[in-house]
Amino acid sequence: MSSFDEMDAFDGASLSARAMAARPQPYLDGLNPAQRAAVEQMDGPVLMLAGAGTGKTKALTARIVHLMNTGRARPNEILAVTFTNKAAREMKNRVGGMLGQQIEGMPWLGTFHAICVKLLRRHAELAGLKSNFTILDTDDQLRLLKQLVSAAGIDDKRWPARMLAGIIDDWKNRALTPDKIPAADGGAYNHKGPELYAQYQARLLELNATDFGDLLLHMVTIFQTHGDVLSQYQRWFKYILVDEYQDTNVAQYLWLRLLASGHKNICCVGDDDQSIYGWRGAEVGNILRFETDFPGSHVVRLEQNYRSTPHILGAASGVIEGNAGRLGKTLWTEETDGEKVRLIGHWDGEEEARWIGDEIEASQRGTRGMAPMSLDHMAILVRASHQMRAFEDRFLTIGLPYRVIGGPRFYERMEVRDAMAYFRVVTSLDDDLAFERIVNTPKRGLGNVAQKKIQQASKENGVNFVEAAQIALDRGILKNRKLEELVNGFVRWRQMNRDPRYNLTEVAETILDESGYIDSFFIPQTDAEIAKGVERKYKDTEAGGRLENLKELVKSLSEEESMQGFLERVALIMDNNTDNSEPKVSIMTLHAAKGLEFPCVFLPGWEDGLFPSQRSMDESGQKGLEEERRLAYVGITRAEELCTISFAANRRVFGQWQSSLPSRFIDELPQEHVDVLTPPGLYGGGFGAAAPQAEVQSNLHQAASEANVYNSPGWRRLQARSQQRPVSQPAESKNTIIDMTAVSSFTVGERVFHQKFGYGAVLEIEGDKLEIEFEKAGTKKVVAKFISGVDDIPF
DNA sequence: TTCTTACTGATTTTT
DNA sequence: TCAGTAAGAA
Repeated sequence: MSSFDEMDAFDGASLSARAMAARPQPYLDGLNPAQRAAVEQMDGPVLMLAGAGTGKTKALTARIVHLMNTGRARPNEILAVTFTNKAAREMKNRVGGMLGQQIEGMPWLGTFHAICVKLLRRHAELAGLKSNFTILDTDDQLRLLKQLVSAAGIDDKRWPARMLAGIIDDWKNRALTPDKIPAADGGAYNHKGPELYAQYQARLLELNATDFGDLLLHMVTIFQTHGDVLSQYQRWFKYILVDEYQDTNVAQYLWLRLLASGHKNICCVGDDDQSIYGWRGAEVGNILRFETDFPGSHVVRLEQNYRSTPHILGAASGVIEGNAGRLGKTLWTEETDGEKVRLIGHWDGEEEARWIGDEIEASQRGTRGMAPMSLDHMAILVRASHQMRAFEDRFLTIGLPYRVIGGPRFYERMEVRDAMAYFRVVTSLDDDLAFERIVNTPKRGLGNVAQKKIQQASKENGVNFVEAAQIALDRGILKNRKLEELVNGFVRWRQMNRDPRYNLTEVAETILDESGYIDSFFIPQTDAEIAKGVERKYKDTEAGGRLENLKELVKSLSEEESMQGFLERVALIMDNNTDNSEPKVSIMTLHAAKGLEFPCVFLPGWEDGLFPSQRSMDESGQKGLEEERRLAYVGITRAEELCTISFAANRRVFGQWQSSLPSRFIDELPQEHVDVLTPPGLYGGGFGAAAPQAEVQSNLHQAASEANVYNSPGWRRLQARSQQRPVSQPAESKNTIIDMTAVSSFTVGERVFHQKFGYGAVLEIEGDKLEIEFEKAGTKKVVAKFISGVDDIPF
């Protein structure tokens, strides 16, 4: 395409552009000079280097509005990509808000994956697919790979399928199709990796299916091999915007570069210092190379921070300066006040959790002249999810409401996936993977042997598994009443699904009920019990929650147009709805915290080996360490007002006591921004001269006296800096007070249920605290508030 | 086929 | 420690 075409196209729009330019531009008013520059530099490549808390979403949305408002592009000619649905949604809302009216929407604002699905459905045949292809979840993917691995006669024990899945994923992230695997990777997975990858891809095409990686990979391949298709989109997308550019992998990078290579109007927003997904294929190099990749680009730095106090910024900057090869930014703020970052060492992990719990309760009440702070404004950010446990245990016992962010997502839960597999077969009988998943769920007495027979019948007759099962039953190859019922069920449910007299909720309820899936969560009853109307009992502690999730799933169907549309949408949306019923402290990993902010942040577990993670350093060396350091930077910059870093000298790791040294990142915190707090147990306020440290610690704990943190150079450095200021120690923590006035509604011996620990019997009652012997979790003391009698568990 | 018991091995996870 | 799996028993 010649540049004249471009000119013509632009000339055609210029009249309206001039008219549009006269429109008011209130969205520019609230921008600082840097943000404004990023918005107004519309032509050519722009790299917006946006430090933490510098208002990049604001600038990004203003840019979109500006493009439309000046008539440069219509909403459907702007391609705006994000990584998460959440970010996409927020951007959509903010653009709508800025425009003041709801325009026809932006069809091409979404995640990489959502946009690729849309494109791939249009051009599926170019990838050997039909446009109604299904998107496999990770379970399906793994099941498929396991079949291939065992067919290849590989010992799944030495070479787990999970590992192969990881390798293939990695190749896809690097935009490598099976024919392009470099020789250096040939040895992967016992030299069978490339071959199995090819088989896997072939099998996916047979199934008319893709996995997540394919969505991008197929589109990159199509763009590379079909110039006509590519140029069509190059012309259509007049402007491209990319959020979190530092997190793009090779495939995404290629995809973007192909689309932008025509007009080169691409604006990438990101922060090299916040690149924390290298292990998932993200290439910091993409953002570092931007100016070389896109010659003539404008680089705009957003450095004014609107989030944190100067001390917090100073501490974060001090740490990140340890990294080499940064693009370099200096965050600053107009704020002048604020507390220093607090640093405290603890004896062990439990003490750390106890101390943080106490601090949270104190802040909630309001201490040291500070106003009371809502629990919603506090967060604990950990390196690895197993660290959450100590906090959950502690908060459960003191009755502090918390929420865990991240963790297993709603649509990844076993029961939700099972239910969806039923729905998938109902929508498409050809979905063999879905059928395979639920054919013996609930148990129908169909083991390996029976399933092999169905597969064989399928192959011989060239039909899907459902039909194959029917054939096998007809010919007496298989004898199984329950399988008959299932096959007949699918016929019935499909009719029901097509019948306009039924709504989706009814269809879904019928499927889950008639398939026996719901029943499988209850203990089977005898006829006599049913006759007497005895209430059904849950099979295990999880059953209640699982049924609750299914109810939620069915409910969400009521807003859907069709079952197919629902499945389509859900495959790409893996959101977790967090409940906001009451204020709660948030607990999450540092990774999950990216993009969030809280007035008060706790960063526990800053010990070498844990953070920075030993494994990360072993596997990726200097690169790994730098990514860990960026993680530290992300953590600190989440805090608005108060940031508390802590570490423990001893920690139970896999059941063994282990001592460790304070994180090397602690030494990188600039002294002038840090207050070193003295742990209450060690030098307790008012004890006078502290006892010799070695003695104190051996009194506290004997187990780990050999490797003594308190004699370590790291600790001594800390002491030298310490101002020995007494810790704000809450006068009393809740757990020591027993409210004897509270009349317990429970009786000793009563069977009760607890969200986390499951079923148990009350041993003792002390006011509002109960000592309970749990069937699975042992004996624990828990606040009565978290306990319910077995009969009033909500279904 | 399915339930039980012994063993192993263990970050981070936007879609 | 504990969850998730793999081989044995009913």
